[in-house]
Amino acid sequence: MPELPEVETVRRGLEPALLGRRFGRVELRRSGLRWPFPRGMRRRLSGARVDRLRRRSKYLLFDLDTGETLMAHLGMSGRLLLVGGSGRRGLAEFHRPAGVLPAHDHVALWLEGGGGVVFNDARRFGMMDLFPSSGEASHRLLRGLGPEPLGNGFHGGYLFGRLSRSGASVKAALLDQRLVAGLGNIYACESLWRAGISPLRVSRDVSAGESEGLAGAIRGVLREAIDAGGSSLRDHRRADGGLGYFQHSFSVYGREGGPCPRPGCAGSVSRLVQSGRSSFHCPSCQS
DNA sequence: CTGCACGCCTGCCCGC
DNA sequence: TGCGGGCAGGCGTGCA
Repeated sequence: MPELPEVETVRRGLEPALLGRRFGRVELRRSGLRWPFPRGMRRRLSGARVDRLRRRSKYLLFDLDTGETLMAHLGMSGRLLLVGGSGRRGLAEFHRPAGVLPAHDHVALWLEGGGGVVFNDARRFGMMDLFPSSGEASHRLLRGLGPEPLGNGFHGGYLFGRLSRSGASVKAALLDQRLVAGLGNIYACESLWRAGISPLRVSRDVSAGESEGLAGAIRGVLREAIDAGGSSLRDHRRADGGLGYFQHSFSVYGREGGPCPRPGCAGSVSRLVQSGRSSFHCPSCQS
């Protein structure tokens, strides 16, 4: 589910509740998610203080006072939820209706002094890792990532340079995390619509001017989505359990057959499949 | 090297 | 209602 805006929304929700706090009891209800949890994760987290909570691409990074960094990725359906309680009675102790233990609560990080964070992930495509903070630059999942789209390293000139060396479709290029980090299917579709570029265009045929427009569209749609708390289609929840609402602002994603919202465009939104993913676009105003 | 299909898992929605 | 099929926001692997 979650793309950059959803992960950033979760980060902003967790940050005030976690900074300066120490993990107490750590509950693991299974031995891993997409991959096994690292050796000794429970012991290495217990007693650790959270000094910083960062986001890189779609990864959340908790810098701990133990010199290690806890990494979490939400996969397609993962949630990190703040919960109340002391943790003494474990995951059954919740501010949730009727005391029912929700399915798919795989990890609970209880905090000293009360409250905690639960990792819930129905599809289990999410992951958690724990590694020495000094090794971040060489982490296998982080080292190849492209620039942050909202950072200084991402701009029209950079994008043009990368696109001009690629024979892939521009849609596939935007989903390539080595080119730019954090875009997923929704925001790739929305960005291309904003820029008026067809998802089928060959990357190397995108001009410098179009690249400038596309970079601006990417930044704009991501900023607006973050401001809206992300998009809640099915699974995304903020850390407090609330919904994002950027899904109401989609121009093309999931709107097949509907009118193109661009002023003066009489086209309608259509869907095509590229490398197995739906590309929603307007054939009239995206070329 | 690139680009693509596939698998991982469950839930949900649609049509019959 | 029940059931099968298709679909879903990600990402690493393996193959051509």
